[in-house]
Amino acid sequence: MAELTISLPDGSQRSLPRGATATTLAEAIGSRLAKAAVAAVVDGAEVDLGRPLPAGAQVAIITGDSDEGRHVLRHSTAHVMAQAVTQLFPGAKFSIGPAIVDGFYYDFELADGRTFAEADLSAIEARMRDIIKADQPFVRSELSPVEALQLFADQPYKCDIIQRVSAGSSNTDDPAEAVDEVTSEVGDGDTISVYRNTPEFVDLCRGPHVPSTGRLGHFKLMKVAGAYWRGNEKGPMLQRIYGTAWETKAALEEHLHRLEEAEKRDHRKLAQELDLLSFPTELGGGLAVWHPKGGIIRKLMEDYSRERHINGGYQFVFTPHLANANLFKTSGHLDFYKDGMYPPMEMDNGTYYPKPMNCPMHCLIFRARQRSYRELPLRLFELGTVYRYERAGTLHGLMRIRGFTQDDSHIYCTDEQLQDEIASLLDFVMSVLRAFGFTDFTANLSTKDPQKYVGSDEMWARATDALQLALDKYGLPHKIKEGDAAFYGPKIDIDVRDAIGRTWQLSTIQCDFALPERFELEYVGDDQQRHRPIMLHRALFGSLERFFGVLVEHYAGAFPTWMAPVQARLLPVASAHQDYADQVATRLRAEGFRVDVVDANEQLGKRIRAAKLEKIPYVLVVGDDDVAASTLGVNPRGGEVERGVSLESFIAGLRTEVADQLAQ
RNA sequence: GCCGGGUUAGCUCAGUGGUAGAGCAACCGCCUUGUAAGCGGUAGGUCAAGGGUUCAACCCCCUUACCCGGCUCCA
Repeated sequence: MAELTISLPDGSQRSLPRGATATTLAEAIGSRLAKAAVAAVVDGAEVDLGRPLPAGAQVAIITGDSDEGRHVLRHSTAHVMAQAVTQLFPGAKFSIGPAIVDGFYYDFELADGRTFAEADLSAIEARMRDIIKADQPFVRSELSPVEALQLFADQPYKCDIIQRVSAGSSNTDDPAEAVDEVTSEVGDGDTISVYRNTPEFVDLCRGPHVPSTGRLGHFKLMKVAGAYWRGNEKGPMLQRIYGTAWETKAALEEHLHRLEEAEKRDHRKLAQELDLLSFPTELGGGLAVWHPKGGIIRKLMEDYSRERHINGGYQFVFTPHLANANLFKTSGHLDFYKDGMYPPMEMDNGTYYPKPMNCPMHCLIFRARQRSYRELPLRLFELGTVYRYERAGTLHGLMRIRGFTQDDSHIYCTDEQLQDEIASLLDFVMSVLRAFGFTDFTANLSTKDPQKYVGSDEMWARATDALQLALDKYGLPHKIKEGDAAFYGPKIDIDVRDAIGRTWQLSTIQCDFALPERFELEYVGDDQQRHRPIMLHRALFGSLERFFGVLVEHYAGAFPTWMAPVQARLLPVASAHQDYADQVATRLRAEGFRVDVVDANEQLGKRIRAAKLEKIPYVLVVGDDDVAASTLGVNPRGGEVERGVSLESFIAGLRTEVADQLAQ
C-alpha cells in the first residue's frame, strides 16, 4: 500500500497510508491524543484535522489544552452560537465571531432592531447544547469571492467582509488592524473559505475548526453588549454576546472561579466594605471622596512618595487647579487635548480651564527666572490634582475617573544628561513600585509616529536610544510599539502584574521636545550660550486614585501592615481588662502604630469576626492571664493564634515587619 | 457619546397598580465573654429626581442624574 512519511515535532518520522489525515496520525500515536486533538499544524499552518496530509510534511497535533487548541475550541463554539442565534432569532444577521482571551464573542444584528436581553442567553445556550449533541460536522469548502457573495447574499456584513478581503489589503484605506480583523475571519487571497455545519448554516471562516460540534461543550455565555460594526463609532451598533469555552469541565470551572475571585477583589466593592472611599451621586460622575480609612492609606502613600522624592533630588512645587486659557494655548492643550478638558469658565476678562495636566505650570516655574546649566537636571515634583473630561460611559471606579492626583514630575535636563537621567529614573521608578508589593514588571517603548511628530529626527533617535538603553541596562523585558509615541516624544510605559496575574499600566516616562519649544524654555550653558532643555514627564503611581485602586485589588483589601488603616485591634476579653487594653493601646500608639480598642460590650467571637472582616493585620486579645503577665494573645491575619506574647516582643516584631516591608 | 441592564433602610437584597419587608449594621437594655456571628428591644425609607397615564404609581410611560457590563475613546 502506498505510504507517505511525515515528521513530528520531536524530529521523529512516521509512515502513514496515502490520504491519511491528522486524525489518522493522532490515532496512530495514541487514543488519548486522538481524543484531545482539535486541529493540526502542517508545515507551519493551522489546518483541520480532517485535511489530507501532504507527503514529507511537518505535522504537529494541536490539543485542546494548549493556547492554540483553546483558540480553536472557542472559535468553533462561536460558530455554534451563531447557528443557535440564527435558529432562535429568524432574520438575524451575523458579522464577526472571533476567539478572544479566555473566550469568544459573536456580533449580530437582529431583525427589526431587536436586542438581546440577558434572559435570552439561557435559551441560546440550550440550543447550542442541542447543536453540540447533534454532533454536526464542520465541513470546509473554498469558494471564489463571487460564489461567496452569492452564498451570503442575505448577510450584508458577511458580504462586506468578502468584498474587503477580495479587494485585498493593498488598496484599502483602512488601518492595518481592521484588515487583520477580517482576514482572521476568512483567510486571505483569492479564495474564501467557509465552514458548513448544516444545510442551513454556513459561516465564513479561515479555520481551522474541530471536526464536529460534538467535540465542544464546556462553555458558558457570559454577557451581552453593544458593539460597533468594525469598531466604528459612526457605524451601526451590533449586539454582541460574549462567551467562554474550555477544553474540560474542570478548566471551565476553574475559569469561572477565577472570575469570582477577581470580583471579590473589585476595588469598588472593597472600598465600600472597608469604608475606604465612595462616589456619592450628589458629587457627580467620576469623582470620589476619601473616607478616613482610605484617607490614611493615601496619606501613607503620599508620605512615602514625598520621602523618596526628597531623597531622589526632587524639588517640591505647588500649582493651582485652574489656569487661564492662554496657558493652554501656549502649551498646545487647547489644540491637541481640548476634548479631554473640562469646559471653560468665563470670568472677568478671561477664560479659565481646570487643568488636565500639570506640565504647563511647571514650565512656568522653570521660566520664572533665567536658568543655568548648573541647576540641571531640575526635577520639579508635585502631587498635582487634575481634571479630565472622560466620556460618561468610560468611567470605572477609581480606574477611570474625572478628578485625580498625579505624582507628577517634570525634569528639565540637557541633551548630555538625558541618558543618565533616564537610567536613574528607571531605577527610581522600579524601586518605588517594589515597595508597594509589585515584583513582576514589563515595559513598552513607544517610538515615533512618522506621520505626526515634532522635533528633529536626530533628537528622536537620541531619546529613543536613551530609553532603550535604560531598559536594557535595567534588564526590564519590553516590547517596542512602533509609531505609538505621542507627537512630542518617545516614552516608556511600565506594566505591573498583580497578585492574580492581571497587568496594569502604571508608570510612564515620556520625553518631550515640544513643550520646551512652545514655552521657549532656555538655560545658559557653560559656553555662555542659551540652550533649550529637554523635558521629561514622569509619573510613578500615575494617578494616586488609580494606583490605590490597583493596590486594593492586588492585596484584596488586606493591606500590608505598613499601610493598613488599623494595624492592630485590642479586644479586652471582659470589661475588667479594659484598662489594661487601653494601656497597651497607648503604648503601641506611642511607638507610632495605628491601634484601636473595642470594648467588651459584644462577645469576643463577634468582635474577632468583625476585625477579621476588616482585614486588620493583628487582633490582640487580652484577658486575666495577660493582665497578670503583661502579655497579649496575638491573632495575626492569615496566621496562628499565639497566647502569652510579651508586649515588648510584639512591638519589636511589628517594628521589624514594617521596616522590612518598606526596605526595598 | 453609543448599546443593554440597573437604582427600594447605612449595607446586601425581597416585594405588589391600592403609599413597603428581611438579614446585617446602628442605637438602647441584658449578658462580661479567651480567638470568626449571645439574647431582647428601638429607630431607620418622598421606593434616585422630575414629569405623564390612572380614581389610585414604588410598580406602566417619558426625561434627567448616577451605577453596572460592553463598544468607542484614553494626544
